[in-house]
Amino acid sequence: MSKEQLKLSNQICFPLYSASRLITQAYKPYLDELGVTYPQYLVLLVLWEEDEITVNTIAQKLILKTNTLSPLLQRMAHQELIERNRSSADERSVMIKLTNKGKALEKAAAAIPENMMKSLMSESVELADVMQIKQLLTQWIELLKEKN
Amino acid sequence: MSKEQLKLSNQICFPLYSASRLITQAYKPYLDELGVTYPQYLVLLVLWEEDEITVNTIAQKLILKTNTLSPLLQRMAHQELIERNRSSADERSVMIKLTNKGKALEKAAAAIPENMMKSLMSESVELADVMQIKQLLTQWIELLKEKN
DNA sequence: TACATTTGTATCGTGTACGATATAATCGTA
DNA sequence: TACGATTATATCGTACACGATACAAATGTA
Repeated sequence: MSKEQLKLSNQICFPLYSASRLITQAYKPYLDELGVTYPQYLVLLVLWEEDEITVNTIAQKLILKTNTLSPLLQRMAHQELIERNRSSADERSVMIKLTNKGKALEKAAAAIPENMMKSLMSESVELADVMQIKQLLTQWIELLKEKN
Repeated sequence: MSKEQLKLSNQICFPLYSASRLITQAYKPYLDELGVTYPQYLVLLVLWEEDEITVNTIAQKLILKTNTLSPLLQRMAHQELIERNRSSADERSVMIKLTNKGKALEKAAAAIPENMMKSLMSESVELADVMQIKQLLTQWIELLKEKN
């Protein structure tokens, strides 16, 4: 019984872990053109929706720890995609703001979602499947977020 | 249109990326007891199914590059969970073999899958959902593996 | 208003991931 | 049988990811 459950093929986590890495790899050619990594792209997605937010807000939206974001944002600032400024209202907070260069990348990124969907689809994996995975995972994430 | 698609909530990759990390985190308390990390646990799952295999075979099963596995396996050898020996048949290959300590961990790990399933389930996420995600992701992984 | 507690970031250490590169062993083929 | 191509692994450099810790600013409260 438990012997059977220890088989790799019976683990739910493993497909999740592998699919996540493989899809990140699939993004790479597109993101290389923008000169950003996948986690950096996620930060840009957040900022394109809402600019001038704190490190903490980005961390919450991406479900990442701030100690992961701090060096990542430093690299992005170094690339002049964003600016980092202490908030005057609360000196502990650091406000993240897109530069013109960072804003301009949004146009260049416009085609990525559609291109990715095309290359992620096939006869065996249809749009409806993907939408369902997305919906279930989103519920699951809410559950997992509560647990820590 | 493309503006809408660039919203974080409309990305399929992001739930996958977050769920993967959150579930790895959920494993941590159990794996801490064994003294291994999540990728190291995956290597153990492979070796408990089939012992004495090459680095390359492990890499294929886990869909990882050998340059990721090399240092990981070195750390596991250092912990005396595995032994690394050049194959006599092909001096280029390195055979990975469980030590008695590595074999003994299987018993200690026996309860993990069931415990994890319990803590990953809820009213909003049922076993049937999880099985379906797993099945779809497995198909998807096959597709993604072909593409590189 | 002092002062312990909390909050927001950053730094450090460890462990993945992976592209690029190196190197030795093996294979293919002229 | 030489010798260029391929294969298996390792090393290096860069970038996450996170626990532990540090520290300054803000908050709560006696």
